[in-house]
Amino acid sequence: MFLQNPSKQAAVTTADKVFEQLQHAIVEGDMAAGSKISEPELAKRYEISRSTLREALNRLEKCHLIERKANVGSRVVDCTIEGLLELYITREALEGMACRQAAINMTDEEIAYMQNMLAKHAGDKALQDGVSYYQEEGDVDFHYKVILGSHNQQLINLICDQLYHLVRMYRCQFGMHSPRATRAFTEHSNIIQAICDRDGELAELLMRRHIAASRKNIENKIALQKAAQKSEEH
Amino acid sequence: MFLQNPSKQAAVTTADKVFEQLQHAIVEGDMAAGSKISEPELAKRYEISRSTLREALNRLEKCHLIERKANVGSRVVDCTIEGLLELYITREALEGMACRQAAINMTDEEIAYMQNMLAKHAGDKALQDGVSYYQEEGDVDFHYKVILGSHNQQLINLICDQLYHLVRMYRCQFGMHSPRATRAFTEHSNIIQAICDRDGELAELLMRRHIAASRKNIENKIALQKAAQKSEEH
DNA sequence: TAAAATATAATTGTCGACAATTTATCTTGA
DNA sequence: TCAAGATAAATTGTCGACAATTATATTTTA
Repeated sequence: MFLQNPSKQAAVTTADKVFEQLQHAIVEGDMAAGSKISEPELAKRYEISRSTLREALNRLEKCHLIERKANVGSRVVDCTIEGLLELYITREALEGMACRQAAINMTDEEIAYMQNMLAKHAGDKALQDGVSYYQEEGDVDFHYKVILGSHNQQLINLICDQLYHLVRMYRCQFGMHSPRATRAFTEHSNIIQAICDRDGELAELLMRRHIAASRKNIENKIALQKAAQKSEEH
Repeated sequence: MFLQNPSKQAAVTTADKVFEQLQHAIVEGDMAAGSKISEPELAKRYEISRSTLREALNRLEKCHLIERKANVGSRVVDCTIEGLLELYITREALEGMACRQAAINMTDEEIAYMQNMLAKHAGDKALQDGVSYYQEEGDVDFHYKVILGSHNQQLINLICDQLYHLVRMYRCQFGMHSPRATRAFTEHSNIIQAICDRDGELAELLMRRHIAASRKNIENKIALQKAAQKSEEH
């Protein structure tokens, strides 16, 4: 199959499995953002030793889902507006470049595969209904595959193996399924077209605008919220 | 003092200290790139238990200096041309954006500090002699401080705490102190000027060109090498 | 009463040993 | 002689216990 992540290998060790479980728990908010992590408690809950738990915690730290301080302990990272905006800025830089590289390095087969995927999404009932499926699963999937298309292992590692868990966490915790679905679909189509035309410069530009649009969408919401708050005070 | 990395805290635990020692050993090539790491052997050499060694190894993995495979072990990452070029691409994306953010977020004091730093470098005897000091220490320092100037913790973490160890490794192993010193100084000056003018777009453009120039420099060298090799075969 | 100092409890860091898996060596058979 | 399989050695993963540090509760003192 095309555009699979080669660096992602099946979880064989128990530390791996616990890592995946904890990852889901954090992303979906079952472990509250910002909350303290008790090693003895978690180890008991998952019925493993503290050593293997710490191994799992190290992996969580690698993808920025927890933070550790020496002799003090770990906390689940917290979800702040500032953090979300910083994440968007970072994505704009990395995914923009990944998209440019994809226009250079993707094979014709991979491009055809992407076009097929989009066509399937276009016919998807969920999209026509404006339901959240496309926005949630499909969007992540689209971005994920473009990044893999860069054929740049460094970029793939940084984004797919590290940042994207945080991205999903913010999506879950902030309940982001805005009504940008159909618009996002159009933007995705244009991006693939630029890649198909092997126009790296345009591909990067479109991807950056696409991500920046989401960021500005959030910024506007925040601004409105603040304005409403202020008028309430008076 | 201005533009210090807040996330970098002193090494308190022994795992921290061993991590720093191993980091230096890898960056400077005392531990050969691509070589296998024997946990029992290293633990004995540093006179620590395997547990704390593994803690140190986890940190090395976080900054991409070693790679681990389950049930097999760790290897020092190897330095390949492809890896170096991928690193440049990634830096172009991240540092370009960091530079744009720096133009937005740096304080006037921080900008003045950078200008002072450059002025000091300008008067530096080493630079006038075209010696490597500026290229090695000064260049890393300049880029480092611009990134800190972005005031974006996500970018700072990714670049300063992760990528830059790899950057230094490649510099050491490939012995990179090309005669771009005076030219690099001019480019740095222009970047600071754009930041001073609060021109984020130009700042990003200049930083990307600055990094791309280094990459193309390498690519040219490689091309020449390959050509020479080919003519030798005939 | 409030603040500082002390004592206690809990948590994290480190250690050595055992289990599971992989790698190397040796044996066997065609 | 070479390949395949079995055996032995070495390496990594996991465990429970102890040491060092931090957080909490208690006592003391102004």
